[in-house]
Amino acid sequence: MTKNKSTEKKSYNFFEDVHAVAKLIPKGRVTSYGAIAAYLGTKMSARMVGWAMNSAHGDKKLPAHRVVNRIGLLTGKHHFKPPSAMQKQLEHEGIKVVKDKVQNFDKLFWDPSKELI
DNA sequence: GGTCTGACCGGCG
DNA sequence: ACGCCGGCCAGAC
Repeated sequence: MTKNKSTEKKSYNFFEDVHAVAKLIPKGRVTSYGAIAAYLGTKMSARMVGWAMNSAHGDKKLPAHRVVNRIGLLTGKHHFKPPSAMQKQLEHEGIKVVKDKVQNFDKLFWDPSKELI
C-alpha cells in the first residue's frame, strides 16, 4: 500500500462524465438518459443520470433540455425554472415538440456510444 | 448509521 | 394493449 486510496472517490467521476456527455450533445439533437447511462457503463441505472443533472442544475452549459427519456418525453421539464423553457429551448434548436414530446425522436436521437468513441 | 427518494428502463401479468 | 413492479447507484435527512 504505497499509497492510500481511501481518499479517492470515483463517484465524482460519474457526475462529471454525465455533465461532459451532456455538453457534447450536438445542437439540434436529443438523447436519452439510458443512452448516457449505457455510455458510462451503468445502463441499468439511468436514474442516476437524471439525478446527476439535478446536481448540475446550476450549470447553464448543461443542455439538460436536450436530454429526455427513451420515448422522447420531456420528463425533466418540471425541473426547469419555467418548465416551458425546456420546450422553448428545443424548438429554438429546431426540434419540434408537441405535448411535451419530441417529434422525430428516433431521427434526432444522438447516441454517445455511437457518435462518440 | 440507516432509510428514502430520484429528471429511468425493462420485464411480466 | 395496458398497468404494475422491481432493479440499480448515489446523495440527502
